[in-house]
Amino acid sequence: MPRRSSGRVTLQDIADRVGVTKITVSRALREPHRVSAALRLRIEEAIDELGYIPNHSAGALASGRSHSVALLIPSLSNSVFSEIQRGIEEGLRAGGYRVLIGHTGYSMLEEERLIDTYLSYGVDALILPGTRHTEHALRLLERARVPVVETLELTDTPLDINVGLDQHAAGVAMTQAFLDRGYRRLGFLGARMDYRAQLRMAGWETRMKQAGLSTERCLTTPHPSSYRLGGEMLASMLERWPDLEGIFCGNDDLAAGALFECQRQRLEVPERMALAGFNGLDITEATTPPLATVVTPRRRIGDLIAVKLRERLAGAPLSPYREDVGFEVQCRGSL
Amino acid sequence: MPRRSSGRVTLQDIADRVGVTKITVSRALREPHRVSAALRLRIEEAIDELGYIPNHSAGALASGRSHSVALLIPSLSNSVFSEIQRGIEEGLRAGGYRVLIGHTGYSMLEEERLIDTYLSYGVDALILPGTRHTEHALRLLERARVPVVETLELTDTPLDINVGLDQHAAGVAMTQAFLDRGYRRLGFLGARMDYRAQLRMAGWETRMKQAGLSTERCLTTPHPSSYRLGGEMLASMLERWPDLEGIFCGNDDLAAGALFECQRQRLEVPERMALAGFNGLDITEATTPPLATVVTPRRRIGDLIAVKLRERLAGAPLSPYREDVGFEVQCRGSL
DNA sequence: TTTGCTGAAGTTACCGGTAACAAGCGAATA
DNA sequence: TATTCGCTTGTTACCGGTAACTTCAGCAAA
Repeated sequence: MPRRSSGRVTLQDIADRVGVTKITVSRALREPHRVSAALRLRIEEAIDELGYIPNHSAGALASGRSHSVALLIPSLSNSVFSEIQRGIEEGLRAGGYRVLIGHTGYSMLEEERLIDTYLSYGVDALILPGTRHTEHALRLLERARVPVVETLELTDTPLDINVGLDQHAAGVAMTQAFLDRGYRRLGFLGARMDYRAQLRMAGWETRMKQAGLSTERCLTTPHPSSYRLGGEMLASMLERWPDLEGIFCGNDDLAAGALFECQRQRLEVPERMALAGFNGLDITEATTPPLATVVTPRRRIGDLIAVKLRERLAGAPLSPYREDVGFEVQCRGSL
Repeated sequence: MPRRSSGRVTLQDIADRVGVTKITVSRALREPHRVSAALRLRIEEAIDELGYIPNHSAGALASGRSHSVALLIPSLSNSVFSEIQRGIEEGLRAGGYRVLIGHTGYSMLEEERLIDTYLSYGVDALILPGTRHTEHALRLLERARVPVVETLELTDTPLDINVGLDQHAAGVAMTQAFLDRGYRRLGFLGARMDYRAQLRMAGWETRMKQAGLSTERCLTTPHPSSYRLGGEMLASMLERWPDLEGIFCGNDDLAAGALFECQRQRLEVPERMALAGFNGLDITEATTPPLATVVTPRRRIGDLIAVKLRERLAGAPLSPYREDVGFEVQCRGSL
């Protein structure tokens, strides 16, 4: 009776049962073709019978590879990330990798903590939202010598792999759509105001100034975005600037909330008030009228990340890679 | 030069630097009070200087504890789960545990796979959505001898800890609210139709039959729920049963989609069509009119799970525990 | 002075796998 | 017939920590 064994079934138990050594059982699991068919069968039977579950920690420790990848996302309640996540997960699962999800709550400090945690889990790669990280996080990443993906935004100086879109340009493009339709007294509504939201707003400002229009009709809050907030903020703006003709909302939640508030106040959309959101969530197609928005190719981002990461994990050289997946302005009924 | 070392900084490196053995460094990290203050300080300096990151696999292997808990959720895009998740995460983090998230896509088979995976990761506990599991999953859980939480639903035969609410009773209660307001020709709209959705629908049927009313006005689909689907399904129902007075939707997404469709068709809500959803998501308060719904105490579920789990992990005996967190019918403007 | 105790650090063995190399053996080749 | 090759299985050492027990110094009590 060993002193400290956990009582669980181990490779050795299987090996004893079959009458081989544990390395052979290990092979039967990882490289089946290297074990004779008959033996493999007996091993599989024993595994089934005894209910063996591999100890991932032991395997990771011995091999130095964990076959898992960490995906950090800013928010679990924001469905923007779920499609990206799906693409990544499906793409990586096919390569035998598991995806571990962590959520940063839009905090760089929490991101840093998670990077630390997941590096100690020995993940084979890290996928991070955004391109800005704390000093300490950068040091951790550098030392870890592990593939890193930065996504959602674009940067000229990617750490490694960068797949995203130009948030500023998207802000400009949506503003352009307003201008094309003759709207002039435009406002901007933003919540949370993480770096990407700031870029979108900057895009709006840029285009407005370029057109010689005022950018004073602008309201932002550090609070998380929500439908309710969109409504409340629209109401505040209308009180302060009753002459508003249209509002570009930093994301779809706010835009939908704003639409609901317009309905409450019986303001015709888009005749009395034009609205647009950002991201192209499901809800923008469903409302009455449907909401104008900037559709981001989130599924494609996820797929691309998976492909690139698998290349890197399979041994492709570590040369920085940057891909702009673009965006699409869709005007729909609210603009 | 060792043959296979990973090149990363290890406890031994720190120990060498400070001039002690690695067990002392290990203690300085896990049980600081057992190491003299002066030495502790030097160790901390060395850790900082060399950039040591503990190897979680090695620790888990040696100690048999991973300090992590797996949380399986059916869907990442459904914000129903994000509040539960938040409660669990905050509650467990305080106890030094990390939460690993897996998503089942409402599939019992995928749940089984994830249970297997996370057991091989050596999680100290598992949190599962629902109370129904595959045979194989049950065997895995039994053998693992690890605390298990089943949530969202209630069961008379919990595996271990069960925190949830009576979905059938909630369906009955919402139906009752329709009846109280004089609606009689009621329909039910359901998507995905996982087990909990079925229970809610059964609640509707039960109450309707009890009142001697027809349950034929019922439309369900196995597809995932979405706003768009809610609108489409409402349109189908209206075509087939133009005399409909109200619809109980199996969840808030469908209800919101149905509301948008009513707006499109210029049907007054609730005068011409009463609507209700389920869960009490943010959006139900924001729409015009706000949507009636059954509010489920999701944050409380998460908090409770964390509390109970920490007790169990701290050594509380394994006696089955069951807690009904209840629900609240809120009628709001759409009913 | 001796004994016992306490706190701090060390020794040893072990967790459960995998890498790298070695060995055995029958079939194919020279 | 001897050599080589390929396939299968085994041996050994090691991954990076932690549990449990041991040692040792310093000090209080006897």
